[in-house]
Amino acid sequence: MSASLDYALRAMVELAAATPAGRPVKADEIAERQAIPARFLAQLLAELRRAELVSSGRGYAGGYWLAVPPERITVADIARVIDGPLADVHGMSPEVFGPPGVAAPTRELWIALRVALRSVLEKVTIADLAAGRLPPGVAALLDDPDAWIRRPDPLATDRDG
Amino acid sequence: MSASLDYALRAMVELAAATPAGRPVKADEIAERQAIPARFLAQLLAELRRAELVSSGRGYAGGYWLAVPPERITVADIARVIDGPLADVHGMSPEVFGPPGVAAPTRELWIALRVALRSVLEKVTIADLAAGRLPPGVAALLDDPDAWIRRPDPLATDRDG
DNA sequence: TTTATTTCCCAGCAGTATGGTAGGGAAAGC
DNA sequence: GCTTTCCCTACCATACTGCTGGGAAATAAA
Repeated sequence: MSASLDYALRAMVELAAATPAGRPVKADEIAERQAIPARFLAQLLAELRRAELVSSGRGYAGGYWLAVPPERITVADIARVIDGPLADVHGMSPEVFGPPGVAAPTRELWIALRVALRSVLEKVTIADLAAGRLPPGVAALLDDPDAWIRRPDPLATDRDG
Repeated sequence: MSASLDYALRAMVELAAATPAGRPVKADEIAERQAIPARFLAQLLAELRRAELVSSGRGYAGGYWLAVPPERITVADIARVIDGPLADVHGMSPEVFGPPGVAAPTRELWIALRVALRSVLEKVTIADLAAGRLPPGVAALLDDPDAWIRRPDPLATDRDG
């Protein structure tokens, strides 16, 4: 996932964790606490505001706050605002895309992949993250110790030396 | 997912579906049947060859064929060769990345997301796709009719008119 | 009413990735 | 020797990524 999405997500968690709830939090405050470039974060927050996930006020007591209760904002909502659709192929959604001939079943593959993505991103809310937990169905994915080890790179091509 | 991955995957399915099994298939033949730009496909096939997923031979009866039985090549293998690691954040794998402060639990989120991706991409083989089926666990994801409908775009920003 | 603070908006910008094209070899077979 | 086919490197246009800068507008304290 993109760096922008990571930044935006962490900023939203900061807003959800602010006390008292709904208090305006300054962009610079988030930027410092999360080690995010300040001006860049402001752009991301502006996108989130246009998508009506956060509200903002200027001036002395200004800042950003959640426009919606954190239990109702999922990671997928943020991802769609920042990165666009979850699982596009050739810039179209997978059910529109029709691969020719013998490769036709790859279409079902992309649909299934989108379901898998949704099963995580649409289940986890900002409130979950701010509370330091994941919903049971998602947390169960972490029980397998294999989840925590990365796969070896298949073969060092030109990509990474 | 990227256009390159889609092209490479479809090319691999063509190779797996070639009869008799193991017959060399010319790049131009694949390109025409799958409507892929020919010279671009050749580059992708070269990457797959360097990763030792396919073999090649030149000359009159030349072409490409699978270097490994199709049951042992998963979509994840191809994705890692063409697009690099499945779920990097800030160019590092999610278990290495440590978000600060209250956003620390986002790390577990990315790990869970990687598990979800693997649960599809590492389970589906080229042989499955060439046979026009998906393994049971993945095919089950398609039973929900919700899988086939796309989510509305959250709000039309500058991104897509 | 001035002034400090803070968001808002837009423009630009270097670096890199993406998707694709082109040219000139080099090996295998006829 | 000639065709066919893969091999390699470079190139190109566009777009995206991550980030910086210059204001202008709103809010509230002084």
